[in-house]
Amino acid sequence: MKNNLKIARIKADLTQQRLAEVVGITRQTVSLIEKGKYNPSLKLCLQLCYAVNRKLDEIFWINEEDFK
Amino acid sequence: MKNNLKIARIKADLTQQRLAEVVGITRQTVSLIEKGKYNPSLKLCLQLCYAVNRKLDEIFWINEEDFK
DNA sequence: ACTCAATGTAACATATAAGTTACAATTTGT
DNA sequence: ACAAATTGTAACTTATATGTTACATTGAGT
Repeated sequence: MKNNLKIARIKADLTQQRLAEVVGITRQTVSLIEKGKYNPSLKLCLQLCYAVNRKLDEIFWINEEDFK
Repeated sequence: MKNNLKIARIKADLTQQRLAEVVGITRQTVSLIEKGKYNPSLKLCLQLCYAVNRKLDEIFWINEEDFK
């Protein structure tokens, strides 16, 4: 699950810790999502988008091997 | 979790059953997502979009003020 | 009215997202 | 080089998305 969250977060001048607080999750979850190591829920994706002021398609996509 | 999946599915001329088969999930899961009764994973959202030939924001975006 | 395909929903089981705690590694500033 | 902030990640627990089976409801066609 590749994504642009890290870049958008940094542009929004937020640390993982701060983003996690805003969204109400843990820092570890932010880290794992940024690293593409898991598959967040739609609700969480939307909250992350609101926090970094982006839309879903700007942040999240799927690459071919994930479709397999 | 409100969304536009049902409309897009019908425009794509797919039944819930057929869409479920394409995406590799059960008919029941499609039904529950269309009814907004749960919170699908990002990967599933992307697969559903791919199947009905739409983008994430067209099907699953919710404005922050509507997000309760 | 009848039939059949399509859809809505339970109860329960399973897989996995996400939390908790903890510690290591990396980056940044001085 | 050092210290502090930030980030990566592991083991374990908990919450919930999704599957399975089953049955009820709705809608279109005859």
